[in-house]
Amino acid sequence: MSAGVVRETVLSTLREALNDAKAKRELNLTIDPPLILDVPKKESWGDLATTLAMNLSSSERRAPMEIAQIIAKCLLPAHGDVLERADVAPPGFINLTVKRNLWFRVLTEIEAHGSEYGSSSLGNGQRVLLEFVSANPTGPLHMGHGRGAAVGGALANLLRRVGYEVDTEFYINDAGRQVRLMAASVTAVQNQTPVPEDGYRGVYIVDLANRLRKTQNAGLNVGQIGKLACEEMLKNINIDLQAFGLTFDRWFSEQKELFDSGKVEQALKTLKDKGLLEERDGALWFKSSVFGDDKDRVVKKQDDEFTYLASDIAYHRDKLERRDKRGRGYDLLINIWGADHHGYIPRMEAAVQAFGYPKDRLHVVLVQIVNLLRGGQRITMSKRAGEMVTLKEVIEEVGADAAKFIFLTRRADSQLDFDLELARRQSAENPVYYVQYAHARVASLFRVAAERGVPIPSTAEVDWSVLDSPDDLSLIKPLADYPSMLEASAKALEPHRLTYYLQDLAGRLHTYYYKHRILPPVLEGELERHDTLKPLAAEGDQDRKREVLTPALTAARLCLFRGVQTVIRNGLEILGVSAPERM
RNA sequence: GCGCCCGUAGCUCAGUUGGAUAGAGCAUCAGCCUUCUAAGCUGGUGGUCGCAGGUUCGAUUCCUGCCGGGCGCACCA
Repeated sequence: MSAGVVRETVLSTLREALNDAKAKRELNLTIDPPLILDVPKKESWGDLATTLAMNLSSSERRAPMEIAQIIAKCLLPAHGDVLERADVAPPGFINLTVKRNLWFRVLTEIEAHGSEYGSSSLGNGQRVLLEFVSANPTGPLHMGHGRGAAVGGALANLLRRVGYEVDTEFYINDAGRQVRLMAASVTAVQNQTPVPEDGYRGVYIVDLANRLRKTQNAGLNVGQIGKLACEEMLKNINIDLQAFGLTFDRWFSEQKELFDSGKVEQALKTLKDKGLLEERDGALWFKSSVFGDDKDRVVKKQDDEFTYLASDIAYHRDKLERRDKRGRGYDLLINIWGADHHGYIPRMEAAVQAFGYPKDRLHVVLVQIVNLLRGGQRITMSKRAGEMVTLKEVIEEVGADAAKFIFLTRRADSQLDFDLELARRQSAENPVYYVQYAHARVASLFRVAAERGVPIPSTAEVDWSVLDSPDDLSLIKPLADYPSMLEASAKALEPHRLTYYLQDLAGRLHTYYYKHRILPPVLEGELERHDTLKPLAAEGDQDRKREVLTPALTAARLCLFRGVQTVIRNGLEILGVSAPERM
């Protein structure tokens, strides 16, 4: 049931209808067409739609409308328990209206699977290494890292949910120039000498210098000081990440696991053996242009130092190479990078291919910059002067939930305006609370139900026939769509789709809640008063038939709300956002 | 100059891999608390999907060329 009960059921019905049509020789069906069910743009057209007939028209050499008629004809009679109607609309759509009873099975499904609802086997247990944040240990995490962290965390949860085996990893860039620079900066502060021109500044360096005070005059060399400084910075980074609700499965040290282990040398040797390494102008070049990169890239400089690319080549090889070759054997690599690194992708893909893997074993998700605002005013940041708004400060001001959710309100690849004042505001303008409030509202409803002694039913004892309004279906349909939405979102590596989905679902719940009463009133006559007091401008019919709230209706609506609550909770969990019981 | 990303309502952005009469939030205007939580709901206004071609039954989506914005083009990371 990876795409959800309704879709799976309709799909198999559709499949049978096609077989039927083929058996009766009404269609040739020389090829297996992919069966895709869309949600029609207009609700009145039906519940699900397929463009199958239009896609078949060229291979069948017939008009789409004719094919649609044939399929619709085969679809209906034999499967009256699944479909209510199968309509054909020009230029060849087949609109399907599902039997009402089928929808309610979604609620049974949700009840049965609970926090697992939405899971699927799309990933087939493939092992994924998701590498993200990977901030240089030379400074605190800032907003950009926060966005990467939010996207990465959500992506990890999302991929796990649809059947991938995911390991998350923080790559520690602890070898090379910038670490030496940090050591020099720290030492300079300690000795009250000027910080090097391109060194690091800011309060955190002073702070770091003080914490490392005991190392002063201890006769340590630059490398040792750098190592200690890195460790300190990583400690802080880890604390910030934990405050953000994120833990990594592994922290991978460039120095230790790539250089000290000799894997950089080995990787380069392999490239050399394959003739993909070349000495030119006193430097060593990786012939990445063989695999479509613009030009070749230096891996070892004239001064005998390795470039960043050298260790990155070794790193990606280590992730991909099977265990019997001393690698880790991941099926799929996903890296989350700042968008300003996009020019780096072709050479990384070249590296992957150089070791004999197809380039689609590596996916790079680019995350655009975050513009920090306060009340609509841009907050300017200068990295040079060390004036950065840190992730830590933002979490302290707006909370991890709001920060994460807002980071995920746009696709990763587009720039994001993050308004601190808006993020802190606890109102409708803040989408986090909008969604969380829907969850809390249902929780509250169940609390009140318990207090009043209203029985909490399970789906097995509910008479669904009382849920006979369009409003019921407008709440159930998105629940049925949840699994396929997750799959699509995972396939595209786009967790923001889930954010949009949740906002829509929460909105539907709020609407329903205002339109319909769930629990019986405490006082005699309260319900009548309630109804007369609420003009329904939307419907425009003041003489709308007053609902009679029977115990059966209460039971059914409670189950419906329980289903919505479960899906909101499951979705928020993937985003890494809490689902509060009360607000 | 070359490469990548983007251009959709006043603003910020979605748009289910090419489908039907293009959506949401904010802003704005007009309403709704004697309620199971107003952190909420209802309605209105608002569009040449940057422009011009092309591909086909059909294009916001794919291709080409312009215009406009962002980023990258290191023996930096």
